[in-house]
Amino acid sequence: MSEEFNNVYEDLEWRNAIAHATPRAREILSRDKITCYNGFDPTAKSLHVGNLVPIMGLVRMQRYGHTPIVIVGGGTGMIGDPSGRSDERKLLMVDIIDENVAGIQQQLESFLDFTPSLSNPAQVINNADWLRKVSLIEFLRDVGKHFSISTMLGRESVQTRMDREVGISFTEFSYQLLQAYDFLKLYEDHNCTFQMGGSDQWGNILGGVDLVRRVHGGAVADEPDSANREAAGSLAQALAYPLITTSTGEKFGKSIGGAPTLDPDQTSPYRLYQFFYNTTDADAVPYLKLFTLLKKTRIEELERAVHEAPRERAAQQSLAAEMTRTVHGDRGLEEARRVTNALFSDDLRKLSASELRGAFTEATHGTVSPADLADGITLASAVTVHGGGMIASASDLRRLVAQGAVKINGKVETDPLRPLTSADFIDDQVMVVQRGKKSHDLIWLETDQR
RNA sequence: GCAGGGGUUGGGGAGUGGUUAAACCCGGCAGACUGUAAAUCUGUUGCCUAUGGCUUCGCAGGUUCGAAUCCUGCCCCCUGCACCA
Repeated sequence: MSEEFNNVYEDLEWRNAIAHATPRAREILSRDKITCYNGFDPTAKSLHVGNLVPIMGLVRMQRYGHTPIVIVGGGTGMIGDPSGRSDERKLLMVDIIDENVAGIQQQLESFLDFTPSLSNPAQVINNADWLRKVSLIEFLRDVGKHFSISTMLGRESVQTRMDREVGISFTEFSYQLLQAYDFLKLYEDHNCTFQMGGSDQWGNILGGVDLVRRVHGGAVADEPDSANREAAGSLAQALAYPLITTSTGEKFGKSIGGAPTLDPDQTSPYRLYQFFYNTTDADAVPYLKLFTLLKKTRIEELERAVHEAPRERAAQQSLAAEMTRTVHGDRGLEEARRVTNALFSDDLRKLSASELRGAFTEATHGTVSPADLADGITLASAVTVHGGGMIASASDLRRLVAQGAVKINGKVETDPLRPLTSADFIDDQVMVVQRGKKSHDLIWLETDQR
């Protein structure tokens, strides 16, 4: 597929996308065309930038001819993974989970190729299909039998929780069995032999690998060097991605209002573009490797650019453009660039009211009625009382104005108590409230016919 | 259940009758520099109709001119011991 690497493993390796892998993962990925899977938790109805590494992992697998399966955890989502959590997770309602599963499925379609006529079409499978149906007795006999309590108790995710006051419920404790069962099911029904996931999942992932090997390979935990063990060793493989952090050690994805999602209604293409555009120099190349499909030669070119002409920000621009295009398409990228140009030249009048509406899906929105205007509503009141939380309080606004941080429609504001007029609204419809350099919110003027 | 310790502004953590909207650190927000970066520096970080006023220190009540600071009751948390195994 690619002229640069012999197989996915090498590709992923070069991208620093492998934190752990089973011993024979490289060998098998380079020799066979396999079916692999990655699970996603349906805790929200949209995926977010933190999911990009696993998504791109599947995309790369598919490009090298392997068959990707996405498991959405409609069943496991009802239990909750204790990994990385200090508290018992609250259980989600079934219908919310199902809704989230549908949303995630749709988003994945812009990454993976689901065309059924392909030799390796991607597919989405909901583990609720079996988890909600399996009987307790059957589960305990077929799955539980293969797990040792002491191993399960040894898990770090379990340990940390047991050390705390809150403890861990049996329900969450069982999570590792359910995840392992997924792998077993996929192995049996879809000939899936390879699991991928984040390094925080590595323990759970190995649980699945082990289960498959025991059930189908006759491997026994107590005889690690037996012939059975050796034969079983080729049955199931796995790989884990590293936890992505910024160069300053923060968890990737942190930004105003949390991690940007891949849903244009929650995070506009503009915001996603900006998120990646603002990547610091030290992170730009690592991110290009992890998140984009750009070729090695191209990335190396950009790497040089970062060193030689950092102020051009060629790497950040490519990163932002690539990501915006893969998530939101050419039109999304187009929009993101147009809005960026207008906003960072303070020439907001270049944008129409409807463009602003599309550009700021995630911004705070407020509304003011013509009657309010007639009453001489002040800027402070519009922005706080009617602003839906864009600025916390009049005091806050006062401080920001004093620091010269507030712009209305691109012009620095000096008087927070001045009454508004219809001239403050672009196209007589919308006012852009800018707080600092990068944060924009909108106030709409309600039309008479509502 | 008994004995100790503790609950302070986003987090950590000072403060034990007035000069305390409450030190300090972190975090947040903004400004400067630069490259819409990082680092650094600066300002700011309860609310308001703002040279003043109001509301905050687990909850409720009380003492006092005056309380986060003292008293009473209640709630919650931690640490020992006991009970239970």
